[in-house]
Amino acid sequence: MKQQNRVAAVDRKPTMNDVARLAGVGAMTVSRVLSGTVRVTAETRQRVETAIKQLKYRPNELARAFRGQRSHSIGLILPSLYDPFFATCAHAVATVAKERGYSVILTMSNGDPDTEYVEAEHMLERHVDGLVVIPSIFRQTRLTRSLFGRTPVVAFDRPLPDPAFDVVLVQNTAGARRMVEHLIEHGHERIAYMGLARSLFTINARFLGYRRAMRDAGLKEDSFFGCESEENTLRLLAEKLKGKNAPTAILTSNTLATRYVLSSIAHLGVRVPNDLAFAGFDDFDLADVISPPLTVVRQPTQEMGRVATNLLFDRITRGETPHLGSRIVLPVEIVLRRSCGCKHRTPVVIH
Amino acid sequence: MKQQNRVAAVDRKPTMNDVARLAGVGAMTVSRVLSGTVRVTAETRQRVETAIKQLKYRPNELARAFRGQRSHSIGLILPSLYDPFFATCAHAVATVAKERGYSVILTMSNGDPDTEYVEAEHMLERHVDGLVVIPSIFRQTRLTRSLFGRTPVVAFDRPLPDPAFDVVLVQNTAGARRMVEHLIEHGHERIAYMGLARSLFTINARFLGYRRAMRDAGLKEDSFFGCESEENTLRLLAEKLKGKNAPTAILTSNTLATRYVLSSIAHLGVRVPNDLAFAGFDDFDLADVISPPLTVVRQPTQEMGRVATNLLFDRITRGETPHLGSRIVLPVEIVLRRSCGCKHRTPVVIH
DNA sequence: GCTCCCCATGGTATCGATCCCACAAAACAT
DNA sequence: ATGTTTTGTGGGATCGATACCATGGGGAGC
Repeated sequence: MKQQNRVAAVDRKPTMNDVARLAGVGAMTVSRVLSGTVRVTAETRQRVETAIKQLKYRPNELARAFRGQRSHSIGLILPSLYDPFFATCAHAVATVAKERGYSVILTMSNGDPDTEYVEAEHMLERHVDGLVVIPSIFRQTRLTRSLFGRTPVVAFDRPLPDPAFDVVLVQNTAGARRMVEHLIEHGHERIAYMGLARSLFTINARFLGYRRAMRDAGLKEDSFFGCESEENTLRLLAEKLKGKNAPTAILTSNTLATRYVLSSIAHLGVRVPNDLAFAGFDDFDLADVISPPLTVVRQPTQEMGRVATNLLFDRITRGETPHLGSRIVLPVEIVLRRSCGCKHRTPVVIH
Repeated sequence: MKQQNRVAAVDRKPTMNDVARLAGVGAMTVSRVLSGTVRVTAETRQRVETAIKQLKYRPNELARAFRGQRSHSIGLILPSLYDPFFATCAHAVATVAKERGYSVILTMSNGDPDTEYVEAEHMLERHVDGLVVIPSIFRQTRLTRSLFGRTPVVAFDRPLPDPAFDVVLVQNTAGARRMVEHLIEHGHERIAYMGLARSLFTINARFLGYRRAMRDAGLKEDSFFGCESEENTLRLLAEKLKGKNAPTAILTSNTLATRYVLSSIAHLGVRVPNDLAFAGFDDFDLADVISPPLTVVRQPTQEMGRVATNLLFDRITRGETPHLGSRIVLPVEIVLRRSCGCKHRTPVVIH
């Protein structure tokens, strides 16, 4: 008998029944000791705990999740982890989940609607208790509320077409608008917008902020949507800077555009902010180290991830999936460094 | 009956038995159609597939994993996703896992050995089929081979003390050494090393490469280990540059140190590479955009993640956990841009 | 035409933990 | 002293999919 036990301990993982047998109690008692929800005699608890240690017993979360219809895990779908912005979001999500004792199942859509759909299905097969998603493309995503049944889903950074989803966003439009207004305050009148194609919600929203600020100020709009590659950006910028009416200031749509524009600026030997003022959307790690330090719209990246995940846990614990989702929009900050023409020695932050 | 079915479809997720009943077959047949391992009549398969579609049936991966003793998931433990280097690693791991049809359970240790240990235990409770880990601190980690039983574990970027673990690393020492040699080729004799405390394996290995290169060249070592904060770095650098024997070139230990050193250099108004040549360890996204473009040792970050994960899947599918783990060391590249004093218009890569 | 075998399919037990119910003993009330 | 409640504990069914074994029908071979 003893030997059998030893063999069992080596060959397969010990189960609750093994513990119960060794402690001389029923399996239910072991379960109760573990969950701690029901009173158990001090002596019995002691015996069970000794047996657990002796066998190095570890509860099988798989069995527990299966039986309890609760996986204690949430899914996280995002386009990529290669982009530090998304990675920061993921960090926040994982941190909140850990605080709640939940696991995070991670997967990437590469921004592709079909991949996104397939991965969402995988998540459902794994019976995640909820899902946090940075959706792919607004017009093309195949994620609908009905796909998920009762499983709560929170979208963040970008919305989903179906208004039944909860969504957490930042003030893309207002942020871009405020940034342009600041450039105007510096006396600029020919302000160009350089960004990616407008198919992404955030990119488009930022462009709209630019457009409104320009219109409201009675200025002529001057926008490029081709910053998908370094060559393209360089060509566009070189061409535009040649003309009589060359822009005196530039706003970019995101860090990728910022990167390409910065690189082009270096190639062309343009001096910032003297020849050309610069403002970017989305802060990044080296923005205040490079010279000149970059003026940017800063998104509350981590907070967005935290808020989205907390909202998800609200839905999970309350067990409700409302017909109309919440829409939370977080404020952005304008971080004034030097590329816009400001002279501060240290950054000034406008809320 | 029909109504019962409809109610069932709404109230709870349809099970394999529901499908079997609707298709007029046994549950096993449905299972066989799904797994596709055993022959099933075309007509039966058709009926089952129709029923699956009609009920919108989705297999319960939780039950499957539980029954099959295989969770089809791997765990990923790393210090943080806030660092783009780790995020890139995670991207690679998740990509390989997806190719194999596996899920990734993600968790962060924050570089804390105790958190790391607890999270490893959670992974085991979840019965992951294997684990990929970027360990916390070599001397303090509590991860031992015996903790994991038969579950394969691959460490990467940093090793674990227990040689039974598989590990995938990069040539930290050789890379740093080669970089220093390059600076020496530029004619530098007073080359300083600026980095973090040496408790991290990679940081220490890079320092050793620096030390060896200096010794072999008969030069005097000049190293700082206090680049944990911006203020500290600025103070250290300012002090060192004042002296008669101020360094003419600097090598940093990693991107964090690079960041602080760069920032300090900007504060002090030092010109790179004229006043001071610069070389960093670890490439990053903007390294070739800032001016001057940075000369760095480039790690095969994505490949390291891929190799580690593929090795893990080897262990998983073979079902063996050898007494002595593999040790794979990947080559690094020297990317010569302009901060070291090179004049190339475009980067030159040395393998 | 008969036997034998193979193939498609179904029944049943099982994975490990938990929920519901039952039951015994102790504590309390009358 | 007897009935009633409380409390601790155990037994059995169960979650959904799959492995093993059983079985019936049809085709091949003599």
